[in-house]
Amino acid sequence: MARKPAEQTVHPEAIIEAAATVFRRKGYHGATMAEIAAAVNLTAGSLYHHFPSKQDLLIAVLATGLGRITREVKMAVEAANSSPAETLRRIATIHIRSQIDNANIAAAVIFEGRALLDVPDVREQFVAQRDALEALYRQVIERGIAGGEFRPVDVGIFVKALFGALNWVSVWYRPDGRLSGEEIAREIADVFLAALRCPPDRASLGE
Amino acid sequence: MARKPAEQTVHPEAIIEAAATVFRRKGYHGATMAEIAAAVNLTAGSLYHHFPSKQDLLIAVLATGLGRITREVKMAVEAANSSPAETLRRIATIHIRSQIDNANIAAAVIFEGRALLDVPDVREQFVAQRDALEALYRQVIERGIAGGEFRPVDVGIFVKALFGALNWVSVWYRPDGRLSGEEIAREIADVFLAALRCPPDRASLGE
DNA sequence: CCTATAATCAAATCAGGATTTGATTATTGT
DNA sequence: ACAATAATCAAATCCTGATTTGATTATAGG
Repeated sequence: MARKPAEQTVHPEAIIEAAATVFRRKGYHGATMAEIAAAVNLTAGSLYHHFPSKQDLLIAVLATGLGRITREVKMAVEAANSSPAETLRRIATIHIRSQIDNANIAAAVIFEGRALLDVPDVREQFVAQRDALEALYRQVIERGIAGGEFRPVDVGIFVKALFGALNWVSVWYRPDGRLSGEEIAREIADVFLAALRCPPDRASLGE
Repeated sequence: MARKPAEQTVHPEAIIEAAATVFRRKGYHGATMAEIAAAVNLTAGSLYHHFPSKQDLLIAVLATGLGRITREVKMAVEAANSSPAETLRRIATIHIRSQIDNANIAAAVIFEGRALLDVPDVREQFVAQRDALEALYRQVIERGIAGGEFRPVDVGIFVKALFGALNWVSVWYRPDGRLSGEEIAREIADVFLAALRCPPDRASLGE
């Protein structure tokens, strides 16, 4: 009962996915190496042949998640020979699809990033990449405002609100839910695009 | 060096706040009783005179947070002799103010709720209260749609998006930030109210 | 076939941390 | 002032879980 035949060797990606799954359910500190290992049919000790530590496992999960979505969004923004509105709708859809297709890893990015707050090195890296993603959105909004297609909103706040709504999807989405990922993406995109086209209803501020 | 004079006895609220602070920084599993205790000048063992276990401490934190915000929002909804738009703006503002004034507890509600997923009893309670809060929002939106004041959105998705944006505030808000809580609340409320008044920009769905 | 390397496992290490225990001191009501 | 009660602390328990260690077996290259 030693090494499995080549067919069954575990790929790093499988371990990362397994780790993300356990992290999501238990949180970083609550997750055990044994549990992660079991998810890929290994023992705890064997994991150390693939990753040097639990912390590195988390780092890999976060890097994978942020890298994936940033790459996809970036591509869409740069390929954009389309209007800001179309671009925004497209990247929001990509964002949500990514959240849904990689729900475990996405949730880890959102919830477990802070577990690295004490490792300055890694934190910088993480925060930088997160900001880079945010900057992509910011850029699209600003382009739209400059071109007069969007009303002038507070870009900082707007993007935070948008991120909140998008990221939250990975928290509540269920594959067997009422709506498909595409439908969800459309509804949410509708909300934010409408907000960018219409003047605020300051009347509701009260008498 | 035994009991402190009455002046200095710790109130449960102080412990709850301290626990929330540590939970926020380290996560439930990452937090130690010693650390929480130290935050109120106690030793780990002494905490057990106030709360029977770490888990009960978390339960108290969550109950406090959810209870507070639900109470406030509920009051605003029921007192509403005002339009749905005004009501929505008001409760969103209350929600954000609550997130900001109780950032530690609010963050715990958002991030640590899942640590109780395995205690069925408590989970039901928690989920029920969370749903109750969501229902309040839902109710206001539905009223607005019925009255023709809002366009017909998918209420389920809309509320999730709104919650995502509102809850996210406790993640990124910094007291020394560029905008005040009121300004943030107004901007975010503007976004969602605009979305409820304006038809979606389906043109941006592409050619 | 033989050797180096990669992957595994079971079992040991070792530390940290929740919870208990037993003793001690304030406070309060009488 | 006395007894009961509340709050504390320091030190002991005890378990869990990350990481190490040593041995074992498969695979790949020569």
